[in-house]
Amino acid sequence: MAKQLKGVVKLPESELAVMQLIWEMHRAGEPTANITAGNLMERFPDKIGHLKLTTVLTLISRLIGKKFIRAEKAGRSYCYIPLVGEEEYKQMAAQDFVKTVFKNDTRGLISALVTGDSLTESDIDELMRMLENKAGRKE
Amino acid sequence: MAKQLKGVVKLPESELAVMQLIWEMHRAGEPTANITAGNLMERFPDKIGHLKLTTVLTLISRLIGKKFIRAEKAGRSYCYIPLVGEEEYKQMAAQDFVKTVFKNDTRGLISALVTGDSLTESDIDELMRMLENKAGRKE
DNA sequence: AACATCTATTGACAACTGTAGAACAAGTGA
DNA sequence: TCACTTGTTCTACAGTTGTCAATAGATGTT
Repeated sequence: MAKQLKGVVKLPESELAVMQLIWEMHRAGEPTANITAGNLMERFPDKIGHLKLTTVLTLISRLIGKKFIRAEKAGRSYCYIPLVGEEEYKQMAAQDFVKTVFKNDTRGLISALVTGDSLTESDIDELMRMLENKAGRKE
Repeated sequence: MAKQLKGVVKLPESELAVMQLIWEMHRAGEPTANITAGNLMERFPDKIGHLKLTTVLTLISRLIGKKFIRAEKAGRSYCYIPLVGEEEYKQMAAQDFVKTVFKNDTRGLISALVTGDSLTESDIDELMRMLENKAGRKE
């Protein structure tokens, strides 16, 4: 049986890595035309500098195939425009993760995250405010 | 370049599904000897009932290869014993997820989870207690 | 012993991932 | 115009994952 002809959800790590850079340049308000494969590599050597340009282009073409971005001719080359938003994706991915790994035990996951350290005082404050808010809105 | 010679981290979904059932039977205090492929299928038809026995056995053998479980001769067949704990795994997976998808923005992830609903009043209470505790222990 | 049952091991195969060489297309400076 | 540079597409290939069929091993049954 075929694996999944579904509406595409999770991106494999390497594609996600590239996608994140595209989102990042967009967020940074870069002129759309600047978002080319070469620029991505130049801008984020620490993230994808270890890959060959053709590799990055392969990943990009797979992202296009999955409808995560589209290419637009821009002068001598193409620039890439996100079709799926970063927040939207993260939200989906989080739901998927909590479902498959934590069997929908959202609380368990949050608890694991909190336990696993890495939260600052102000993160904690912020989260408590968020929870209070949520609790309030509920009843 | 090889993908990962690391200390084994993420399991693919199908293997994880089986692993979760093994953990579950253990947690339920089943006699170890009962944890056989056939029993797993019988016990959790909704989870892996759609797979053929050989498929489940393939997944099991991959889990053995990855050192997530070990097989022990038990009468006519084998039973499988977890070598990696469920909590331990979930903790790792959560760390990995927050890192790759949320670029270590733990707060962002928690916030996405909280926003994405599915938390009950008591979950919220519990989490707030947890955070308070965490905050307290910090200073 | 021979058979019916389970269980387990092997081999397979297609789709998906990670990574890249080769070849091609389109400007660019000489 | 022509070689050169840069960006793109094609092809490739090994390793992973999802699923099994075929086959072999072990046990209980007749």
